Amino acid sequence: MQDDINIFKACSDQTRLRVLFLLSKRELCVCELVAILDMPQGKISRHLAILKNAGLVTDRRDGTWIYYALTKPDNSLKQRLNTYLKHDRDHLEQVIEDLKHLDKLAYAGEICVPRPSFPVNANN
Amino acid sequence: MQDDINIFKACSDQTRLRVLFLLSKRELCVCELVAILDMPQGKISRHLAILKNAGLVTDRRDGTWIYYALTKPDNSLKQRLNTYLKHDRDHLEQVIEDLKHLDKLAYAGEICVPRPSFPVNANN
DNA sequence: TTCATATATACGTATATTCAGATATAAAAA
DNA sequence: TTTTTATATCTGAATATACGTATATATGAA
Repeated sequence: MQDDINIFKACSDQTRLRVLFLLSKRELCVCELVAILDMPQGKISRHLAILKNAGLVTDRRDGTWIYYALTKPDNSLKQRLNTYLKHDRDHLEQVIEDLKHLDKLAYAGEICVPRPSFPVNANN
Repeated sequence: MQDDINIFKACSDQTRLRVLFLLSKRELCVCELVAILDMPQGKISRHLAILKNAGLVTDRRDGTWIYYALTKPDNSLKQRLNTYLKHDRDHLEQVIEDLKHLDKLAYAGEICVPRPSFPVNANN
């Protein structure tokens, strides 16, 4: 039960919910999230740590970059949450805005230092 | 988006989540919740007000009693939340306990002052 | 009206959460 | 090694949340 509460808590913050909606499209590194959400890096990192602690996201390091992605849902609540993210992201004004921003970045590739392995979207 | 955040916030508290799971079975008056959860009445009322404010429950008065019930879900998130409540209530230890307690009360009918219209479960 | 029961709310306090800003760590480049 | 870039974490202040206790309101009965 406490696990579920932690998941609900993790979703109870606008910044974290926006992050989750963005990650429902594809994995993103911290600097991309910082650019899209236009927030201090420390703030994004803190929220990502909370999401990770709740088991909603995982991270993987690729050189200097650390990419965050939604975890594969391993229980009922996470499963339903992911479905919600994919379904409702096209209906919430703020999320639509963020996703537009994400698309622009994906094509320009001007976040951080561009490099060969820079993710050019296998969007979801 | 703020509506969704309020829903997540409402679910982020153990007491409120337990109330939601109980209400997923059938509507309950405050005194029944007080008896099942064994908490001060003021505390239950406060949490019910938060759930109501988030649009997750409605209340109806029947004499002195006020019955709370889950609202009919009018959006994607509430729909998924209700499904979660019905599905996971049989898998969470604490909830299983609470539901056992609810069944006992339902048959004994000894909460508050028993009366003809005392709800003898059309359980869900 | 007065009393008893059911429910809601206000108040003060303790705890938790969030934030900005500063600092620390880690990897890659020079 | 030194520098730069990306990320994580710490600190203190501001805000939000939850709780117990006390009180207020509403209904029905006497």
